[in-house]
Amino acid sequence: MLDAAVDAFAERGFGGTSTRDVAVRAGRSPAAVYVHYDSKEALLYAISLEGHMAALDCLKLAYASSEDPAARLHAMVFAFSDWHMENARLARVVQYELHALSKVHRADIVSLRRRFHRVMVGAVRDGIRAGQFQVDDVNGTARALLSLCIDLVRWFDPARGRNSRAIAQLNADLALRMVGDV
Amino acid sequence: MLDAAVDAFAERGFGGTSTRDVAVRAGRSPAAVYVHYDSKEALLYAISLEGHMAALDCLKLAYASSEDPAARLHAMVFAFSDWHMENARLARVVQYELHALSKVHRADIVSLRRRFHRVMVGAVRDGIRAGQFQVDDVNGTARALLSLCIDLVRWFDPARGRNSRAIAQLNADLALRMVGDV
DNA sequence: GTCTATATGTTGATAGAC
DNA sequence: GTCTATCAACATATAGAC
Repeated sequence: MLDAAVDAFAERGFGGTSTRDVAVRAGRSPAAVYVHYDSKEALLYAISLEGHMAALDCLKLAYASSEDPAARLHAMVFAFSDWHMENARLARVVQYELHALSKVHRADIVSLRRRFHRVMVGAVRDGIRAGQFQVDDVNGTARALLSLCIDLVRWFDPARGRNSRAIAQLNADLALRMVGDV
Repeated sequence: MLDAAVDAFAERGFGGTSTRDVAVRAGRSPAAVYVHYDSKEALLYAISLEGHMAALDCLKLAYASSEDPAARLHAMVFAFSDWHMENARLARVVQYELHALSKVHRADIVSLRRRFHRVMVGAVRDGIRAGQFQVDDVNGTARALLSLCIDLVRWFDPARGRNSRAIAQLNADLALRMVGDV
């Protein structure tokens, strides 16, 4: 059911998807949605929460994968780019459907999202402290690094068989240039 | 009426917006929408077409603003970033609601979109030819440069009064690093 | 061109049988 | 938990008066 909703929301947007679309994709009756979820919005919240936690885990894991600032940042941008391509439909819902959440649920998710920024800022600061990165605007640069990864969900289509490894590799290489890695 | 639709689509998405929402925002009756547009989708197409042409003009103008590859690329990324912030709501509809267009209209817009890529590829090649840029993957790098600008529409909110000039400046500076400007 | 009124289908969500 | 059946509200779009 969750999978069906992810597919539908990613394809048509939350507003463009009916609970019937979701149910039909899951091979169930329209009423079956409401056995597990109180509302269409609750379904989106469940997806958004799961997706954000998975993406955050991915980013943190990459952060912890190395002690060297350059290798660390490279790993983070590679992994985060890769996650957005390997989980393209989920990632799209995660990144584009925040507006459809209730006020309370949105606040929850927004606070989760701040952590992505904090982790990336940490990685950039590590490199500056080690004398390896040359960055003036730490917050802005961290934002740009995340943008590079996140924007993949706008156009990347797994069905078109593009080489996601090569794209992740390029993004990671560009990231090191962006921080003035020396 | 177009303005009202841009606001509504940007805020709730195409699927999440009713023609009544649009009409009410424009201070008209629900039927008034159909005097000028055949359908809700035709309204989106008009917005999308106008938005894409304006954005493309902006990018081409910046391309023509300088002969020096570095200054040219800097101007392009600055202008394109700035456009996405100064026209945040329109830009959001332009970038996120392609999926809601009819097959024919979408094909129209997609062919327009290829031009953005071509212009950016041209700018990168100019710098390589002049010996100023060091880039292996021209297509991928051009894609990443556009990503940096486009992803602004996901989070930038004009109402929050952030310094859009500083953000455009940072993006432009990062762009020169990404192409290995020497 | 604008409106009111309305046709016709779809929507989110519920009731109650099995 | 799943279904069928259904409700009340809402959707897109049209008709016809002014």
